[in-house]
Amino acid sequence: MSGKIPIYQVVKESLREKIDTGILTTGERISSEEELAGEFGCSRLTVHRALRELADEGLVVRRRRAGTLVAPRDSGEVMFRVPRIREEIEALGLTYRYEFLDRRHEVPRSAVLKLLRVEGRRKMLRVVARHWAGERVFQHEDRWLNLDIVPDALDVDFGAASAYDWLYEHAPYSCIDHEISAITADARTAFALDVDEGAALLRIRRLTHLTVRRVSYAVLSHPGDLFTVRSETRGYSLNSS
Amino acid sequence: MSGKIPIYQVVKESLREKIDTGILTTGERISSEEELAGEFGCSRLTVHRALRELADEGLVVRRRRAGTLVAPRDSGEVMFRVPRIREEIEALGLTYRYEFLDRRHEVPRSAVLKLLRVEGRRKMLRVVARHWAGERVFQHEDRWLNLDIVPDALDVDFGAASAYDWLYEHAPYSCIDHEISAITADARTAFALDVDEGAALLRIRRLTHLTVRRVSYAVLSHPGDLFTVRSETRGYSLNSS
DNA sequence: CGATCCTATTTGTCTATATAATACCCGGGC
DNA sequence: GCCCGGGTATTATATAGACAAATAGGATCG
Repeated sequence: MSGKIPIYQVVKESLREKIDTGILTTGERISSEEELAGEFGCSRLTVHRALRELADEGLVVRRRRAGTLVAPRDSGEVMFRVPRIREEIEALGLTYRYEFLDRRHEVPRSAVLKLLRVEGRRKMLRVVARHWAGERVFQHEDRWLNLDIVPDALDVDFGAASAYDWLYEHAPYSCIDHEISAITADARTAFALDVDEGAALLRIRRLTHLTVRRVSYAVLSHPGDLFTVRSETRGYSLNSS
Repeated sequence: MSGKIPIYQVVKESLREKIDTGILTTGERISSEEELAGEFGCSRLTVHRALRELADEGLVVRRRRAGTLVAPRDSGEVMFRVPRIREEIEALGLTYRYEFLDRRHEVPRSAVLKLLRVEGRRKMLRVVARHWAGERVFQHEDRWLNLDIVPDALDVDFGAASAYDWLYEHAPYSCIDHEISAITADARTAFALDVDEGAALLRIRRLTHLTVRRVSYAVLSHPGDLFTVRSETRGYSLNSS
Protein backbone atom coordinates (compact mmCIF):
# COMPACT_ATOMS: atom_id res chain seq x y z
CA MET A 1 0.00 0.00 0.00
CA SER A 2 2.54 2.52 1.18
CA GLY A 3 4.95 1.68 -1.59
CA LYS A 4 3.45 4.03 -4.11
CA ILE A 5 5.17 7.30 -3.37
CA PRO A 6 8.94 7.22 -3.38
CA ILE A 7 10.73 7.65 -0.10
CA TYR A 8 12.57 10.78 -1.15
CA GLN A 9 9.18 12.39 -1.83
CA VAL A 10 7.93 11.42 1.58
CA VAL A 11 10.98 12.99 3.18
CA LYS A 12 10.63 16.08 1.02
CA GLU A 13 6.96 16.66 1.77
CA SER A 14 7.45 15.96 5.44
CA LEU A 15 10.10 18.66 5.66
CA ARG A 16 8.20 21.03 3.41
CA GLU A 17 5.20 20.82 5.67
CA LYS A 18 7.30 21.46 8.76
CA ILE A 19 8.62 24.58 7.05
CA ASP A 20 5.29 25.79 5.68
CA THR A 21 3.52 25.42 9.00
CA GLY A 22 6.33 27.04 10.93
CA ILE A 23 7.42 24.04 12.97
CA LEU A 24 10.79 24.73 11.39
CA THR A 25 11.38 28.43 11.07
CA THR A 26 13.78 30.65 9.20
CA GLY A 27 17.41 30.03 10.05
CA GLU A 28 16.71 26.92 12.02
CA ARG A 29 18.93 23.94 11.44
CA ILE A 30 17.52 20.71 10.04
CA SER A 31 18.99 17.41 11.18
CA SER A 32 21.92 16.14 9.18
CA GLU A 33 21.45 13.74 6.28
CA GLU A 34 22.71 10.91 8.44
CA GLU A 35 20.22 11.64 11.23
CA LEU A 36 17.31 11.99 8.84
CA ALA A 37 18.32 8.74 7.16
CA GLY A 38 18.06 7.15 10.56
CA GLU A 39 14.67 8.69 11.34
CA PHE A 40 13.15 7.68 8.03
CA GLY A 41 14.93 4.36 7.88
CA CYS A 42 16.43 4.95 4.47
CA SER A 43 19.83 5.54 2.98
CA ARG A 44 21.68 8.82 3.08
CA LEU A 45 21.43 9.29 -0.68
CA THR A 46 17.66 9.20 -0.48
CA VAL A 47 17.63 11.96 2.10
CA HIS A 48 20.26 13.81 0.12
CA ARG A 49 18.03 13.88 -2.92
CA ALA A 50 15.09 15.22 -0.92
CA LEU A 51 17.22 17.98 0.59
CA ARG A 52 18.88 18.84 -2.69
CA GLU A 53 15.52 19.31 -4.36
CA LEU A 54 14.27 21.47 -1.50
CA ALA A 55 17.42 23.53 -1.90
CA ASP A 56 16.78 23.84 -5.65
CA GLU A 57 13.33 25.15 -4.84
CA GLY A 58 14.84 27.66 -2.46
CA LEU A 59 13.21 26.42 0.73
CA VAL A 60 16.46 25.51 2.41
CA VAL A 61 20.08 26.52 2.17
CA ARG A 62 22.82 23.94 2.45
CA ARG A 63 26.44 24.39 3.36
CA ARG A 64 29.07 21.77 3.92
CA ARG A 65 29.85 21.23 7.51
CA ALA A 66 27.35 23.88 8.56
CA GLY A 67 24.36 21.72 7.68
CA THR A 68 20.98 22.51 6.18
CA LEU A 69 19.13 25.65 7.28
CA VAL A 70 15.61 26.79 6.54
CA ALA A 71 16.01 29.60 4.02
CA PRO A 72 14.88 33.13 4.82
CA ARG A 73 11.50 33.60 3.24
CA ASP A 74 12.00 34.29 -0.39
CA SER A 75 10.89 37.71 -1.47
CA GLY A 76 9.07 35.75 -4.06
CA GLU A 77 9.64 34.55 -7.54
CA VAL A 78 6.66 34.48 -9.75
CA MET A 79 6.25 32.52 -12.92
CA PHE A 80 4.38 33.80 -15.89
CA ARG A 81 3.62 31.75 -18.93
CA VAL A 82 4.16 33.47 -22.22
CA PRO A 83 1.74 31.72 -24.55
CA ARG A 84 1.77 32.16 -28.29
CA ILE A 85 -0.48 35.04 -29.06
CA ARG A 86 -2.81 33.06 -31.26
CA GLU A 87 -3.47 30.62 -28.43
CA GLU A 88 -3.94 33.41 -25.96
CA ILE A 89 -6.59 35.08 -28.06
CA GLU A 90 -8.37 31.87 -28.95
CA ALA A 91 -8.40 30.94 -25.26
CA LEU A 92 -10.49 34.07 -24.73
CA GLY A 93 -13.01 32.71 -27.22
CA LEU A 94 -12.15 35.30 -29.86
CA THR A 95 -11.03 34.78 -33.42
CA TYR A 96 -7.42 35.53 -34.13
CA ARG A 97 -6.22 37.43 -37.17
CA TYR A 98 -2.73 38.43 -38.19
CA GLU A 99 -2.21 41.62 -40.17
CA PHE A 100 1.14 42.40 -41.71
CA LEU A 101 1.92 46.12 -41.81
CA ASP A 102 5.49 46.81 -42.77
CA ARG A 103 8.91 45.34 -43.41
CA ARG A 104 12.11 47.37 -43.63
CA HIS A 105 15.73 46.52 -44.13
CA GLU A 106 17.42 49.42 -42.40
CA VAL A 107 19.79 50.56 -39.70
CA PRO A 108 18.05 50.67 -36.32
CA ARG A 109 18.47 53.55 -33.93
CA SER A 110 21.40 53.16 -31.61
CA ALA A 111 19.42 52.03 -28.56
CA VAL A 112 18.21 49.02 -30.52
CA LEU A 113 21.68 48.26 -31.86
CA LYS A 114 22.93 48.27 -28.31
CA LEU A 115 20.20 45.92 -27.13
CA LEU A 116 21.01 43.51 -29.94
CA ARG A 117 24.71 43.80 -29.03
CA VAL A 118 25.65 44.80 -32.56
CA GLU A 119 28.91 46.67 -33.06
CA GLY A 120 28.82 49.50 -35.59
CA ARG A 121 25.90 50.49 -37.77
CA ARG A 122 24.53 47.51 -39.63
CA LYS A 123 21.20 46.94 -41.33
CA MET A 124 18.72 44.77 -39.48
CA LEU A 125 15.24 43.61 -40.37
CA ARG A 126 12.24 45.38 -38.92
CA VAL A 127 8.81 43.79 -39.12
CA VAL A 128 5.69 45.59 -37.97
CA ALA A 129 2.36 43.83 -37.60
CA ARG A 130 -0.94 43.78 -35.75
CA HIS A 131 -2.68 40.91 -34.04
CA TRP A 132 -6.46 41.11 -33.89
CA ALA A 133 -8.85 39.58 -31.39
CA GLY A 134 -12.26 39.68 -33.02
CA GLU A 135 -12.96 43.27 -33.98
CA ARG A 136 -10.30 44.81 -31.75
CA VAL A 137 -6.58 45.21 -32.20
CA PHE A 138 -5.06 43.09 -29.46
CA GLN A 139 -1.39 43.70 -30.00
CA HIS A 140 0.84 45.93 -32.04
CA GLU A 141 4.19 44.28 -32.69
CA ASP A 142 7.28 46.24 -33.67
CA ARG A 143 10.10 43.74 -34.02
CA TRP A 144 13.76 43.86 -34.95
CA LEU A 145 15.48 40.69 -36.15
CA ASN A 146 19.24 40.41 -35.80
CA LEU A 147 20.42 39.45 -39.30
CA ASP A 148 23.82 38.47 -37.95
CA ILE A 149 22.12 35.62 -36.14
CA VAL A 150 19.17 34.85 -38.40
CA PRO A 151 20.16 35.95 -41.93
CA ASP A 152 17.44 33.68 -43.34
CA ALA A 153 14.84 36.11 -42.06
CA LEU A 154 15.51 38.32 -45.08
CA ASP A 155 13.93 35.75 -47.40
CA VAL A 156 10.83 35.08 -45.33
CA ASP A 157 7.40 36.30 -46.40
CA PHE A 158 6.13 37.89 -43.19
CA GLY A 159 2.86 38.68 -44.91
CA ALA A 160 1.94 35.04 -44.45
CA ALA A 161 3.47 34.03 -41.14
CA SER A 162 4.06 36.33 -38.20
CA ALA A 163 7.62 37.05 -37.20
CA TYR A 164 6.82 35.56 -33.82
CA ASP A 165 5.74 32.26 -35.31
CA TRP A 166 8.71 32.15 -37.65
CA LEU A 167 11.12 32.79 -34.81
CA TYR A 168 9.44 30.18 -32.70
CA GLU A 169 9.83 27.57 -35.41
CA HIS A 170 13.18 28.43 -36.89
CA ALA A 171 15.38 30.40 -34.58
CA PRO A 172 17.48 28.94 -31.83
CA TYR A 173 16.92 30.72 -28.57
CA SER A 174 16.85 29.64 -25.00
CA CYS A 175 15.51 32.52 -23.02
CA ILE A 176 13.58 35.70 -23.20
CA ASP A 177 13.86 38.82 -21.07
CA HIS A 178 10.82 40.95 -20.49
CA GLU A 179 9.89 44.37 -19.29
CA ILE A 180 6.29 45.19 -18.59
CA SER A 181 5.14 48.76 -18.21
CA ALA A 182 2.09 50.95 -18.52
CA ILE A 183 2.27 53.89 -20.89
CA THR A 184 -0.05 56.48 -22.27
CA ALA A 185 -0.86 56.09 -25.95
CA ASP A 186 0.67 58.76 -28.17
CA ALA A 187 -1.13 59.72 -31.36
CA ARG A 188 0.62 57.21 -33.59
CA THR A 189 0.30 54.23 -31.29
CA ALA A 190 -3.29 55.12 -30.52
CA PHE A 191 -4.04 55.07 -34.23
CA ALA A 192 -2.24 51.75 -34.69
CA LEU A 193 -4.19 50.13 -31.86
CA ASP A 194 -7.44 51.90 -32.71
CA VAL A 195 -7.84 53.39 -29.25
CA ASP A 196 -8.20 56.98 -28.06
CA GLU A 197 -5.10 59.05 -27.70
CA GLY A 198 -4.14 59.06 -24.03
CA ALA A 199 -5.53 55.61 -23.33
CA ALA A 200 -3.53 53.32 -21.05
CA LEU A 201 -1.47 50.71 -22.84
CA LEU A 202 0.31 47.67 -21.50
CA ARG A 203 3.66 47.52 -23.18
CA ILE A 204 5.97 44.52 -23.16
CA ARG A 205 9.50 44.80 -24.38
CA ARG A 206 10.93 41.43 -25.17
CA LEU A 207 14.49 40.41 -25.91
CA THR A 208 14.92 36.92 -27.31
CA HIS A 209 18.35 35.40 -27.02
CA LEU A 210 20.52 32.30 -26.87
CA THR A 211 23.36 32.81 -24.41
CA VAL A 212 25.14 35.88 -25.78
CA ARG A 213 23.46 35.95 -29.16
CA ARG A 214 20.66 38.48 -29.28
CA VAL A 215 18.17 37.12 -31.77
CA SER A 216 15.33 39.60 -31.70
CA TYR A 217 13.92 42.60 -29.89
CA ALA A 218 10.23 43.39 -29.92
CA VAL A 219 7.99 46.08 -28.52
CA LEU A 220 4.49 44.72 -28.00
CA SER A 221 1.70 47.17 -27.21
CA HIS A 222 -1.77 46.23 -26.02
CA PRO A 223 -4.85 48.24 -25.15
CA GLY A 224 -4.93 48.22 -21.36
CA ASP A 225 -8.51 47.09 -21.19
CA LEU A 226 -7.88 44.02 -23.32
CA PHE A 227 -4.78 42.41 -21.95
CA THR A 228 -3.68 41.22 -18.52
CA VAL A 229 -0.62 39.25 -17.55
CA ARG A 230 -1.39 36.44 -15.11
CA SER A 231 1.07 34.48 -13.08
CA GLU A 232 1.20 30.77 -12.65
CA THR A 233 1.28 29.46 -9.16
CA ARG A 234 4.85 28.67 -8.22
CA GLY A 235 6.25 25.26 -8.92
CA TYR A 236 6.19 23.46 -5.64
CA SER A 237 2.67 24.32 -4.69
CA LEU A 238 0.99 23.22 -7.91
CA ASN A 239 -0.07 19.92 -6.39
CA SER A 240 -2.15 21.55 -3.72
CA SER A 241 -5.51 21.48 -5.46
CA MET B 1 42.44 20.67 -13.90
CA SER B 2 39.37 19.33 -15.61
CA GLY B 3 38.15 17.90 -12.35
CA LYS B 4 36.44 21.08 -11.21
CA ILE B 5 33.00 20.72 -12.72
CA PRO B 6 31.09 17.61 -11.73
CA ILE B 7 30.52 14.96 -14.36
CA TYR B 8 26.74 15.22 -14.25
CA GLN B 9 27.09 18.90 -15.12
CA VAL B 10 29.33 18.09 -18.03
CA VAL B 11 26.79 15.61 -19.37
CA LYS B 12 23.97 18.05 -18.80
CA GLU B 13 25.64 20.98 -20.55
CA SER B 14 26.80 18.81 -23.38
CA LEU B 15 23.25 17.67 -24.08
CA ARG B 16 21.81 21.12 -23.49
CA GLU B 17 24.12 22.54 -26.11
CA LYS B 18 23.20 19.86 -28.61
CA ILE B 19 19.56 20.79 -28.05
CA ASP B 20 20.05 24.55 -28.10
CA THR B 21 22.06 24.50 -31.31
CA GLY B 22 19.67 22.14 -33.02
CA ILE B 23 22.01 19.14 -33.35
CA LEU B 24 19.28 17.35 -31.46
CA THR B 25 15.88 18.55 -32.56
CA THR B 26 12.36 18.30 -31.21
CA GLY B 27 11.13 14.76 -30.85
CA GLU B 28 14.50 13.21 -31.50
CA ARG B 29 15.63 10.39 -29.26
CA ILE B 30 18.65 10.73 -27.03
CA SER B 31 20.82 7.68 -26.36
CA SER B 32 19.81 5.59 -23.39
CA GLU B 33 21.33 6.16 -19.97
CA GLU B 34 23.47 3.07 -20.41
CA GLU B 35 24.87 4.24 -23.75
CA LEU B 36 25.60 7.74 -22.47
CA ALA B 37 27.29 6.28 -19.42
CA GLY B 38 29.54 4.41 -21.84
CA GLU B 39 30.25 7.51 -23.93
CA PHE B 40 31.11 9.67 -20.96
CA GLY B 41 32.82 6.91 -19.07
CA CYS B 42 30.75 7.35 -15.95
CA SER B 43 28.09 5.43 -14.08
CA ARG B 44 24.46 5.22 -15.08
CA LEU B 45 23.31 7.12 -12.01
CA THR B 46 25.44 10.09 -12.98
CA VAL B 47 23.85 10.22 -16.42
CA HIS B 48 20.49 9.66 -14.82
CA ARG B 49 20.90 12.73 -12.68
CA ALA B 50 21.85 14.86 -15.68
CA LEU B 51 18.84 13.66 -17.65
CA ARG B 52 16.47 14.00 -14.74
CA GLU B 53 17.48 17.61 -14.23
CA LEU B 54 17.06 18.38 -17.92
CA ALA B 55 13.61 16.83 -17.68
CA ASP B 56 12.82 18.99 -14.65
CA GLU B 57 13.78 22.03 -16.69
CA GLY B 58 11.48 20.91 -19.45
CA LEU B 59 14.11 20.41 -22.14
CA VAL B 60 13.50 16.72 -22.52
CA VAL B 61 10.69 14.28 -21.88
CA ARG B 62 11.40 10.85 -20.50
CA ARG B 63 9.32 7.70 -20.68
CA ARG B 64 10.25 4.22 -19.58
CA ARG B 65 11.08 1.93 -22.41
CA ALA B 66 10.57 4.73 -24.95
CA GLY B 67 13.67 6.58 -23.82
CA THR B 68 14.45 10.28 -23.58
CA LEU B 69 13.12 12.64 -26.25
CA VAL B 70 13.89 16.28 -26.89
CA ALA B 71 10.81 18.20 -25.72
CA PRO B 72 8.83 20.42 -28.06
CA ARG B 73 9.99 23.98 -27.57
CA ASP B 74 8.30 25.44 -24.58
CA SER B 75 6.09 28.42 -25.28
CA GLY B 76 8.13 29.99 -22.55
CA GLU B 77 7.96 30.50 -18.86
CA VAL B 78 9.27 33.72 -17.53
CA MET B 79 10.33 34.40 -13.99
CA PHE B 80 9.82 37.70 -12.28
CA ARG B 81 11.22 38.54 -8.92
CA VAL B 82 8.87 40.31 -6.57
CA PRO B 83 11.17 42.28 -4.31
CA ARG B 84 10.03 43.99 -1.17
CA ILE B 85 8.98 47.44 -2.14
CA ARG B 86 11.44 49.18 0.13
CA GLU B 87 14.32 47.36 -1.52
CA GLU B 88 12.96 48.08 -4.94
CA ILE B 89 12.81 51.79 -4.33
CA GLU B 90 16.16 51.97 -2.63
CA ALA B 91 17.68 50.03 -5.51
CA LEU B 92 16.61 52.94 -7.70
CA GLY B 93 18.63 55.25 -5.47
CA LEU B 94 15.56 56.91 -4.00
CA THR B 95 14.54 57.26 -0.41
CA TYR B 96 11.66 55.11 0.70
CA ARG B 97 8.83 56.34 2.88
CA TYR B 98 5.77 54.55 4.13
CA GLU B 99 2.56 56.48 4.71
CA PHE B 100 -0.36 54.88 6.47
CA LEU B 101 -3.73 56.12 5.23
CA ASP B 102 -6.58 54.09 6.58
CA ARG B 103 -7.62 51.00 8.49
CA ARG B 104 -11.11 49.57 8.55
CA HIS B 105 -12.73 46.56 10.11
CA GLU B 106 -15.60 45.93 7.75
CA VAL B 107 -17.33 43.52 5.40
CA PRO B 108 -15.68 43.56 1.97
CA ARG B 109 -17.66 43.65 -1.23
CA SER B 110 -18.61 40.22 -2.48
CA ALA B 111 -15.91 39.97 -5.15
CA VAL B 112 -13.26 40.25 -2.47
CA LEU B 113 -15.03 37.74 -0.22
CA LYS B 114 -15.02 35.33 -3.10
CA LEU B 115 -11.32 35.84 -3.79
CA LEU B 116 -10.53 35.20 -0.15
CA ARG B 117 -12.73 32.10 -0.26
CA VAL B 118 -14.82 33.29 2.65
CA GLU B 119 -18.33 31.86 3.04
CA GLY B 120 -20.99 34.30 4.15
CA ARG B 121 -20.51 37.95 5.05
CA ARG B 122 -17.77 38.35 7.60
CA LYS B 123 -15.71 41.34 8.63
CA MET B 124 -12.17 41.49 7.33
CA LEU B 125 -9.40 44.00 7.83
CA ARG B 126 -8.68 46.59 5.19
CA VAL B 127 -5.44 48.55 5.25
CA VAL B 128 -4.75 51.38 2.84
CA ALA B 129 -1.33 52.99 2.50
CA ARG B 130 1.06 54.74 0.18
CA HIS B 131 4.70 54.00 -0.56
CA TRP B 132 6.82 56.97 -1.57
CA ALA B 133 9.95 57.06 -3.69
CA GLY B 134 11.56 60.41 -3.02
CA GLU B 135 9.00 63.09 -3.79
CA ARG B 136 6.69 60.84 -5.81
CA VAL B 137 4.06 58.33 -4.76
CA PHE B 138 5.39 55.02 -6.01
CA GLN B 139 2.63 52.69 -4.99
CA HIS B 140 -0.87 52.88 -3.59
CA GLU B 141 -1.72 49.76 -1.63
CA ASP B 142 -5.26 48.69 -0.89
CA ARG B 143 -5.08 45.44 1.03
CA TRP B 144 -7.55 43.05 2.60
CA LEU B 145 -6.38 40.68 5.30
CA ASN B 146 -8.30 37.49 5.94
CA LEU B 147 -8.99 37.53 9.68
CA ASP B 148 -9.98 33.85 9.62
CA ILE B 149 -6.36 33.06 8.80
CA VAL B 150 -4.50 35.92 10.49
CA PRO B 151 -6.69 37.12 13.38
CA ASP B 152 -3.60 38.71 14.97
CA ALA B 153 -3.68 41.39 12.28
CA LEU B 154 -6.44 43.16 14.24
CA ASP B 155 -4.00 44.09 16.98
CA VAL B 156 -1.21 45.34 14.76
CA ASP B 157 -0.35 49.01 14.46
CA PHE B 158 -0.14 49.47 10.71
CA GLY B 159 0.84 53.06 11.18
CA ALA B 160 4.29 51.84 12.06
CA ALA B 161 4.87 48.82 9.87
CA SER B 162 3.34 48.26 6.47
CA ALA B 163 0.89 45.44 6.03
CA TYR B 164 3.23 43.96 3.48
CA ASP B 165 6.11 43.81 5.92
CA TRP B 166 3.95 42.44 8.66
CA LEU B 167 2.62 39.70 6.41
CA TYR B 168 6.11 38.89 5.22
CA GLU B 169 7.33 38.44 8.76
CA HIS B 170 4.36 36.86 10.45
CA ALA B 171 2.00 35.17 8.09
CA PRO B 172 2.45 31.72 6.68
CA TYR B 173 2.11 31.67 2.94
CA SER B 174 3.77 29.74 0.20
CA CYS B 175 2.72 31.36 -3.02
CA ILE B 176 1.36 34.46 -4.55
CA ASP B 177 -0.78 34.86 -7.64
CA HIS B 178 -0.50 38.01 -9.69
CA GLU B 179 -2.33 39.88 -12.35
CA ILE B 180 -0.67 42.79 -14.07
CA SER B 181 -2.67 45.24 -16.12
CA ALA B 182 -2.63 48.79 -17.39
CA ILE B 183 -5.51 51.05 -16.44
CA THR B 184 -6.45 54.66 -16.77
CA ALA B 185 -6.43 56.62 -13.55
CA ASP B 186 -9.88 57.63 -12.34
CA ALA B 187 -10.22 60.80 -10.29
CA ARG B 188 -9.82 59.14 -6.90
CA THR B 189 -6.83 57.01 -7.79
CA ALA B 190 -5.21 59.92 -9.61
CA PHE B 191 -5.52 61.97 -6.44
CA ALA B 192 -4.11 59.16 -4.31
CA LEU B 193 -1.11 58.74 -6.57
CA ASP B 194 -0.72 62.44 -7.21
CA VAL B 195 -0.88 62.07 -10.99
CA ASP B 196 -3.20 63.59 -13.59
CA GLU B 197 -6.58 62.03 -14.09
CA GLY B 198 -6.37 59.80 -17.16
CA ALA B 199 -2.71 58.92 -16.64
CA ALA B 200 -1.64 55.34 -17.31
CA LEU B 201 -1.24 53.20 -14.21
CA LEU B 202 0.35 49.81 -13.78
CA ARG B 203 -1.88 47.83 -11.50
CA ILE B 204 -0.94 44.58 -9.81
CA ARG B 205 -3.52 42.48 -8.08
CA ARG B 206 -1.91 40.07 -5.70
CA LEU B 207 -3.40 37.13 -3.87
CA THR B 208 -1.24 35.69 -1.12
CA HIS B 209 -2.01 32.17 -0.01
CA LEU B 210 -0.83 28.95 1.58
CA THR B 211 -2.37 25.97 -0.19
CA VAL B 212 -6.11 26.61 0.15
CA ARG B 213 -5.92 29.34 2.75
CA ARG B 214 -6.25 32.78 1.23
CA VAL B 215 -4.27 35.08 3.46
CA SER B 216 -4.49 38.44 1.77
CA TYR B 217 -5.61 40.23 -1.35
CA ALA B 218 -4.03 43.50 -2.45
CA VAL B 219 -4.49 45.96 -5.26
CA LEU B 220 -1.24 47.81 -5.91
CA SER B 221 -1.32 50.82 -8.23
CA HIS B 222 1.73 52.58 -9.64
CA PRO B 223 2.19 55.59 -11.88
CA GLY B 224 3.05 54.08 -15.26
CA ASP B 225 6.10 56.24 -15.71
CA LEU B 226 7.65 55.13 -12.43
CA PHE B 227 7.33 51.41 -12.32
CA THR B 228 8.33 48.59 -14.65
CA VAL B 229 8.26 44.87 -14.06
CA ARG B 230 11.40 43.13 -15.24
CA SER B 231 11.89 39.44 -15.74
CA GLU B 232 14.79 37.41 -14.57
CA THR B 233 16.53 35.35 -17.13
CA ARG B 234 15.28 31.82 -16.78
CA GLY B 235 17.03 29.48 -14.41
CA TYR B 236 19.25 27.39 -16.56
CA SER B 237 20.76 30.20 -18.54
CA LEU B 238 21.82 32.41 -15.68
CA ASN B 239 25.41 31.26 -15.92
CA SER B 240 25.80 32.59 -19.45
CA SER B 241 27.38 35.90 -18.61
C1' DC C 1 -7.12 -8.76 -39.31
C1' DG C 2 -7.60 -7.52 -34.65
C1' DA C 3 -7.11 -8.32 -29.88
C1' DT C 4 -4.16 -10.11 -26.30
C1' DC C 5 -0.27 -11.54 -24.04
C1' DC C 6 4.91 -11.60 -23.50
C1' DT C 7 9.13 -9.91 -23.18
C1' DA C 8 13.01 -7.09 -23.61
C1' DT C 9 14.31 -2.41 -23.03
C1' DT C 10 14.53 1.66 -20.61
C1' DT C 11 13.80 4.64 -16.90
C1' DG C 12 12.93 5.13 -11.65
C1' DT C 13 14.25 4.25 -7.10
C1' DC C 14 17.12 2.51 -3.52
C1' DT C 15 21.19 0.65 -0.76
C1' DA C 16 25.91 0.56 0.51
C1' DT C 17 30.19 2.53 0.14
C1' DA C 18 33.96 5.72 -0.90
C1' DT C 19 36.28 10.06 -1.63
C1' DA C 20 36.44 15.10 -1.95
C1' DA C 21 35.47 19.66 -0.56
C1' DT C 22 34.26 22.83 2.90
C1' DA C 23 33.96 25.42 6.96
C1' DC C 24 33.25 25.30 11.89
C1' DC C 25 35.56 24.56 16.21
C1' DC C 26 39.03 24.24 19.40
C1' DG C 27 43.53 24.38 21.05
C1' DG C 28 48.46 25.96 20.81
C1' DG C 29 51.69 29.52 20.39
C1' DC C 30 52.79 34.11 21.00
C1' DG D 1 43.73 38.29 23.83
C1' DC D 2 44.29 36.91 19.14
C1' DC D 3 45.80 34.55 15.10
C1' DC D 4 46.89 30.24 12.86
C1' DG D 5 46.39 25.42 11.88
C1' DG D 6 44.75 20.96 12.22
C1' DG D 7 40.75 17.93 13.35
C1' DT D 8 36.14 16.77 12.20
C1' DA D 9 31.28 17.12 11.06
C1' DT D 10 28.64 17.73 7.07
C1' DT D 11 27.45 18.08 2.47
C1' DA D 12 28.69 16.93 -2.64
C1' DT D 13 29.76 13.81 -5.97
C1' DA D 14 30.54 9.37 -7.71
C1' DT D 15 30.49 4.06 -8.36
C1' DA D 16 28.49 -0.55 -8.49
C1' DG D 17 24.77 -3.32 -8.02
C1' DA D 18 19.97 -4.48 -7.46
C1' DC D 19 15.13 -4.58 -8.23
C1' DA D 20 10.73 -2.25 -9.60
C1' DA D 21 7.66 -0.22 -12.89
C1' DA D 22 6.23 1.09 -17.26
C1' DT D 23 5.68 0.20 -21.94
C1' DA D 24 6.83 -0.40 -27.12
C1' DG D 25 6.78 -3.70 -30.14
C1' DG D 26 6.80 -8.32 -31.49
C1' DA D 27 4.58 -12.92 -31.05
C1' DT D 28 0.68 -15.48 -30.57
C1' DC D 29 -3.97 -16.69 -30.84
C1' DG D 30 -8.78 -16.40 -32.21
